Amino acid sequence: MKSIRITNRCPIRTTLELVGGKWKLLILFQLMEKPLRLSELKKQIPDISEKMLIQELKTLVESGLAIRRNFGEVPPRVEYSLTDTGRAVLPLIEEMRHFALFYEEKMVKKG
Amino acid sequence: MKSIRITNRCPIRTTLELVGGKWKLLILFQLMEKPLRLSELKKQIPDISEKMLIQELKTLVESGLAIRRNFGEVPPRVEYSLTDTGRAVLPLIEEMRHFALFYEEKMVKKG
DNA sequence: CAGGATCCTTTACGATACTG
DNA sequence: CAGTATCGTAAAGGATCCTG
Repeated sequence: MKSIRITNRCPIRTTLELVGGKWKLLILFQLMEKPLRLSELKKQIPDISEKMLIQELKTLVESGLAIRRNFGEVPPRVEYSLTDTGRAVLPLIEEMRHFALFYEEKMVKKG
Repeated sequence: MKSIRITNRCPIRTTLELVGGKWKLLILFQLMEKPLRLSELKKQIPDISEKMLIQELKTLVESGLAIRRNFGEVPPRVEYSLTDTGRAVLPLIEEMRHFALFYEEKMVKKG
């Protein structure tokens, strides 16, 4: 545990850069089950703006967490899926859920 | 797993609100080992501004993750420690480290 | 349908000076 | 030493219009 040092490039910061922010984890989670088109993602995450969705998808692709597949059809059809590395964030998401539940239970008890 | 729905208050969002951002996880991690004074925290996280450190500590206290203890001495002595709930983020941090290492290994192989 | 371009607001973050 | 107050910048996020 003490092997984490807070330097310019520590594991916490690396992960924050990859999946930090308001949307990336939500997007990755949606793609866990199966590949989705842009319009499908929009429905699953209703309150994201189109701009942010496209922008975040682009960075996820660039950092190697997601894959963009263009079917080259008309009308356009594009599908987003996860790489192995993208799938590797699932345990992190599960841990976040676990923490959230723990937190809420604690806080309900204490008021 | 599919019990996570992307609504206004899903576990991912709850956790992001509690420990999201650039600094909170780094601060919490520093406090895992033992309570620290403000000046000690500043040394451990050299590139955080004083303003952010105090501000983030305040929100961590308000959300029940950290505790502020004022010794009432002169010169001032204040110590920050973790609540049980604050300690509960350790698995999350460990998972982040695990992911970062996995990511870096993958990316080194692929170039 | 997917997404580029533009403009705008809001929030996060930071530097510095000051106080008991 | 532990903060507060103020000011400024940078980044994140969002609304809208436009295009192949």
